[in-house]
Amino acid sequence: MARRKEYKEEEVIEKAMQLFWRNGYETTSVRMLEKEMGINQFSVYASFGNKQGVFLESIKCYKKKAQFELIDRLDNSDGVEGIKQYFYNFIEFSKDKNSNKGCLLTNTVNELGENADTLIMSEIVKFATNVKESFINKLSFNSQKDKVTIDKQANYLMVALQGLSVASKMFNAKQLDDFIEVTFKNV
Amino acid sequence: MARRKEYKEEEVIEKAMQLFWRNGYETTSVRMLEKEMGINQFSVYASFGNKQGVFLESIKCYKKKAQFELIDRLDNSDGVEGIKQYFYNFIEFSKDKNSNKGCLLTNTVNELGENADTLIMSEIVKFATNVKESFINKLSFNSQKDKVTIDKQANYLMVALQGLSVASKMFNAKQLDDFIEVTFKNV
DNA sequence: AATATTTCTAAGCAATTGCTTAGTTTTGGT
DNA sequence: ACCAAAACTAAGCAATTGCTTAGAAATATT
Repeated sequence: MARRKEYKEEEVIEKAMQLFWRNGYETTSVRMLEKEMGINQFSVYASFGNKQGVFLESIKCYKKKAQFELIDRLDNSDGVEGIKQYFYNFIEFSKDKNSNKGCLLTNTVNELGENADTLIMSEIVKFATNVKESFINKLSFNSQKDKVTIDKQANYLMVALQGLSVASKMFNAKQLDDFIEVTFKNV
Repeated sequence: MARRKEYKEEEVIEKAMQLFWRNGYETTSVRMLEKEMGINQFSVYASFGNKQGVFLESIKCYKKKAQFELIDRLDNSDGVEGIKQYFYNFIEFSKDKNSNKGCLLTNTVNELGENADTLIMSEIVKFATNVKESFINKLSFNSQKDKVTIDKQANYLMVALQGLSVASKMFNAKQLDDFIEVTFKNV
C-alpha cells in the first residue's frame, strides 16, 4: 500500500563507494553523494541514516569487491608466489584512469586515524585480520617454517601492503615493481 | 614608523605544523589554526596569505625538523645499519601521546593525492629525492653492489618507509619491529 | 474510487567554512 | 606632540557543510 523505491541500495552504494575511494571521507560532501548516487538527499538519509552510514555501507561494499577480486584469487593460488601475485593484482585493482586510488581501507585509517567511527574501524580490522590469515595460509603451504617465523613474515607482508597502497599514488610502475620484487626476496 | 608584530612567524608556524600533522589538511580549520597559533585570523592571513600558505610553510617547517632529527643522523651513520636505525628513529619521531602521526608528507599525499597544490607537491618530491639519495649513499658504503641493484634497493626502501608511516598508525610495536627486521634481511 | 503508506522533490535550517573589512591601538621618525 | 604606517581586535561576508521538513506523487489494499 505504498510507493516503490526507484533505486536499489546495493547499486547506489557502489557509486558512493567509488566516490569515497577517489576523494576520501571529508572531501566527499552529501551534495556530491546525491549527484553521484543519482538520488535525492532525502533518499540518502532515508536509506542510510547519515553520511557516516553511507560510508559504513561503502566500506562493506569495498570489502565484498576486494574479497571477490583479490582474496578469493589469493586463496586459490599456491604458496608465496600467490601472495606476490596478490600484490600485483592490487595495483591493477586500485587503478584509476591516470593515477592509483590506493586501498580504501588504508586511505580511511590514514585520513581519520583514531577519530574514525568504531563501527567503521571494526570493519577494517576484521578485513585486515582476514588478509593476514590468508597470508599465513600461503606461507605455510609446502613449507617447514616454524610458527614464529610465519607470523613474523605475515606481519612483514601486511605492512609492505600498506606501503604499496600509499606508494602507488606517487611512485611510478618501475619503482613499485622494484619494491615487490625485493619484498619477496625476504620470504 | 609602525607597530611591531607580537609574534615570530617561525614560532607560530611550528604550532600550525603540529596541528596539520595531527589532523590533516581538510580537518584543520582556520579557526583551529588561530587558536593553536595564538594569533588572530587577520594576522594569519597577513603573514601567510591563505590556508594553503600556512600549510606550505608548515611543510617546510616539517622538512627542516625531519632533516635535523632524521636525515642528518642518517648521513652521519655507517652503511645499511644506518638506514635501519633511520626506520626505528622515524617511529620515535612520529610518536604522539598514544598513537603515531605518521609522516606529514606521506599523510598529505595520501589525503590530497593529485589535488594537492603544485608548490606543495614540489616540496614533497624534493624531500623524497633527498631521502632516496641518502639511502643510495648508505647502500654504496663499503659495498660492491652495482648501480642497478642499488637503485632497486633504494626504491624498495622508499616504499617500505611509506608502509611504515601508514602502518605505524594502526599496527602495534611488535608488528612494526617484525617489519623492519625482515625488511633489512636482504639489503 | 477511496484510503493509507511510503517515496519523491525541493526548499530551508543552523552551523561552519575560508576569507575580508572597518575601526582601534601601537609604534618610530619628524 | 604629532602623524603616517603597520598590526591589532572583532564583527561580518558569502558559500558550503550535514541534515530536516513541508508537501506532492505514486502505489497496494480495501
